[in-house]
Amino acid sequence: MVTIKDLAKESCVSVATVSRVLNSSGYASRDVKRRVLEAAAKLDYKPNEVARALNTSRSNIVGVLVPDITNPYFPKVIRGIEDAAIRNNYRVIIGNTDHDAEKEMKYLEIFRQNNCAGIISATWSVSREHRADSRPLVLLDRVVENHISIESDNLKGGRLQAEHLIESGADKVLVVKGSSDYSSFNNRALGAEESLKAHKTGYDTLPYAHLEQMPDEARENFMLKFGGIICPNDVTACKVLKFLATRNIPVPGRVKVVGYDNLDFSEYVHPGLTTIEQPAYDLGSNAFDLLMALAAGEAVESRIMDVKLIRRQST
Amino acid sequence: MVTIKDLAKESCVSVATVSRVLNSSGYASRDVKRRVLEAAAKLDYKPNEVARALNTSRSNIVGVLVPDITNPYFPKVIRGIEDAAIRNNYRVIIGNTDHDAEKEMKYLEIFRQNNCAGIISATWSVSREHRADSRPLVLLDRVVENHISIESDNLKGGRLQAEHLIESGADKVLVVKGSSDYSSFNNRALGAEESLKAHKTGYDTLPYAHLEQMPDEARENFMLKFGGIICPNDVTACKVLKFLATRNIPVPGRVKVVGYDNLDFSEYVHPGLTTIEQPAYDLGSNAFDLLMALAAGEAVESRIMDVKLIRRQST
DNA sequence: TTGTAGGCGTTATCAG
DNA sequence: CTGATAACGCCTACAA
Repeated sequence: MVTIKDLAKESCVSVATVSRVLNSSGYASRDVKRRVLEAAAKLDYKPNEVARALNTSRSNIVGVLVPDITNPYFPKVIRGIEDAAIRNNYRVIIGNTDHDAEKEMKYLEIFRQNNCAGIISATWSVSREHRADSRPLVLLDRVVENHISIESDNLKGGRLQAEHLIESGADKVLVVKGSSDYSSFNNRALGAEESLKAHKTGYDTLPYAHLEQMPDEARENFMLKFGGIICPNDVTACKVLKFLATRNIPVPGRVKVVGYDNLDFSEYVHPGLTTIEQPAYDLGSNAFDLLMALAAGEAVESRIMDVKLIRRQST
Repeated sequence: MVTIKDLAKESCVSVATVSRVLNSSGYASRDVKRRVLEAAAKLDYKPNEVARALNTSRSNIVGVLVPDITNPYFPKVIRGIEDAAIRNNYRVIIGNTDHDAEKEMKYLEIFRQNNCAGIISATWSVSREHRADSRPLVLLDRVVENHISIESDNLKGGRLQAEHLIESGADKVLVVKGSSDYSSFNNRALGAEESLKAHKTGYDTLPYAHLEQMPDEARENFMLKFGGIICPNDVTACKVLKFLATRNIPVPGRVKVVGYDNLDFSEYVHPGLTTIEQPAYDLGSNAFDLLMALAAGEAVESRIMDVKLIRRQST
């Protein structure tokens, strides 16, 4: 491994000087600068990030917490973070928390042990545990008081879901809710319910967990009471479509279904899933930008990104 | 941050001793051991991994290279790696290479700069670039001479695809190939072709890229020459199904389609996709185990994992 | 403008 | 068994 010392020897200056020109901090004469830079190029010097992190007690690693990378919504978000990180010469360590507060704490500890520069979290109890820690934190898809967050416009998304169903002629609507631990799911349902009320359309709200527990027979009867079903995300919507198909209930003829996320595969299911597109990739890259701004001590504000309806065959 | 020094003070011994008992290397009297451990518990001491990595020139981070985490095959693999890593007190940094040798090199450099303990790579040119580097390396889904690798039994998978189609009565079969840069795709096609030949079933082989380029009309005519289509992976299979659906070609009535991977969503497309299941998660966790064995200097051998056919409605 | 020296938190090599 | 002390590679006062 070629170190700053080698460069010093090669260019006949002290390590301090080398460090200075490499970080363009402090003064250095034209000539010295040139010599050092040449030496660096010649020896193909790359600074050791570990040493730097130890010295400055701040690594160029950011920790990212997600419930489960296997959930098809997250890869795009993560890719967005990753790309932004690399552009800024940062690296990303991902932690899967499985909604488990203990795992979450463990990862926070790991991030600390690695002098991580900051944390982006799409998972729940962080805010509480994070109090003791002073590392910059950006919440993703989740808003908590006194924390910077970024999310898509879930209220609007919910409204779009409902309005579209109403326009398509659904008489009565079922709002399937995701876990109420997440503000994003709560807001989607809220937005939908608002619209439904405003349009005086009848509706019922049910957590997906309840729906899933019902025996097939009962579930079918229950669903048939509605002309439209609003799902909290595309994965749920696909499960609903699947169930409807196995029970031979025509979609969109008998029931219309609308999802949320616009995952890649949502256009491949049958029928093609009408859904709300949220900018997953941009959510990620923006989260990273926010984190950097925070870390730089800039005044930053939470951000909400726009969503839009994607019409397909399920409605 | 509480350091080894604080523990030393707290338990009235030297830092050297503290380090020894914490790493259970070297001797320490019962009493000293107790005191140090108690102090560590009391102060909630966590070793700084950066300092450790600098000192030992080996971090507990492993680098993972994938073409694109957004490709739905990889999240499971990565999750497998991640879980195994955490169990062993390691962390994972992921790099998306987009099949770009330059990005790949850049990540390799980054891994080096971080004193990474080893590398797991599911991408192509690594083996070449890696020669200069002595870090342990495990290749995933890709075999290269003189490197440890892990993959699923692609030959068998290809055979299963073909045999199933033959059994289902396909007269003539189209073998759609993935990028020939990947040994996994090559082997799948090879396995299929072997079977087809053995059963004296007519077939044609075509890279998916070619198929994609054909104008719709020509593509339809071309496809209609076959009773069965073998795809290199589920994503491709879904695209094929989609095309067939838009051209109103009945599946499996007119053409049967079989995929490869058994992605989560493959059961939600219409018709449900018959496919080959490969153990993505286990591939990942086994890759990590191999890497650790390599790093420990143990004699390890490349590994091939079993696959199986999943029957659904597309055949 | 440049060099010396101290320190980031650990581990490891010596003596004692 | 235990304690100084020197690294690991880099940055940064402080001197010169």
